[in-house]
Amino acid sequence: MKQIQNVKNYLTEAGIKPSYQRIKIFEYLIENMNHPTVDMIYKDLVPYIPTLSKTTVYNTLKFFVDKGITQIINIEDNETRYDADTSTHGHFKCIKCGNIYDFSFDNKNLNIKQIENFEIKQIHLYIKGICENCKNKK
Amino acid sequence: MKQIQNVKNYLTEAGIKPSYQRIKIFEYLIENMNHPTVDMIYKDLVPYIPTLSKTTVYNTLKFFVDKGITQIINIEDNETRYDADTSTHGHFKCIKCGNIYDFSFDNKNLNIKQIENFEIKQIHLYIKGICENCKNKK
DNA sequence: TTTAAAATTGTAATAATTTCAAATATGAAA
DNA sequence: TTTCATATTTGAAATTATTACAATTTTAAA
Ligand SMILES: [Mn+2]
Ligand SMILES: [Mn+2]
Ligand SMILES: [Zn+2]
Ligand SMILES: [Zn+2]
Repeated sequence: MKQIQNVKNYLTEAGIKPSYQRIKIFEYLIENMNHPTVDMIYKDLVPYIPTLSKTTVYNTLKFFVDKGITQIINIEDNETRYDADTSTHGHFKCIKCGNIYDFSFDNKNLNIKQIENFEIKQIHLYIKGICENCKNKK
Repeated sequence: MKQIQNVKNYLTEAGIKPSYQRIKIFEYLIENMNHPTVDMIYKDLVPYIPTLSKTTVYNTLKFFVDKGITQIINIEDNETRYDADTSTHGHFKCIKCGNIYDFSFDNKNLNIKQIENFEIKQIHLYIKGICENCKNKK
């Protein structure tokens, strides 16, 4: 994903007033590209922002998604994850260690048949299996 | 997906004792390929099986998934859906009408670099957009 | 400084799912 | 066929994720 040099400017350009909480949450997303859940974000940030409310994390992420600077990753039911990289890319979840890996793919040669005349807005490709690390551990 | 002539046999072959509830729930899945939620299944079946418990629907679906005759569809956070077609195929959700369409795709030539040595168990491709029907309604 | 709007917060409400123990059904052995 | 162990189903309670909402705080313009 493209580098973001100044979070404050980046938020402003996206039409988001850069409040302290919003900056911290977005910084968290780009520093922790491991696709965190709301709970992970809240637990990690609240030591630094003692007044932080979990509702603010929910509100802020929803706002980010609406404004197009964050995408939701639904690779597993029970856990909604967030990704500041909104480009079309795939996610691999290792069923052993739980890590989620990004990967790129060509959506040109998917050769999709039945939905040719449909208007595509978002493509999500999720793959589950065993990562190289875990495979070698045996 | 391949035709299932006899649900009782199909369950048995999958290592599932074909109880009344299990047969009805699986029949529902193959008759309603619209990827229903637990709630849809429960609400539609309880008039015919008045003693049915929602816990049974949860238990049974989890069992089906473990035994490999049902897959979970996570195209939207907030709603876990189920699909008796366990073959690798894609799902398109229309953001206007909410319908979910099946489609096929080639997973051979995805050209994935980053996860070449990973062991792939499942591939889920989710696309969101506007279906042909809704596009023409304008 | 005053003031209105925007953002944040905390609590309560809602919804989805899981846990668990009791009740029921099933099927083999006696 | 009765008995008994096991598997399945059930319903209630507990847990977890998320949303609604009103009160408080912050922001920035007048
Ligand atoms: Mn990603
Ligand atoms: Mn399907
Ligand atoms: Zn792993
Ligand atoms: Zn539609």
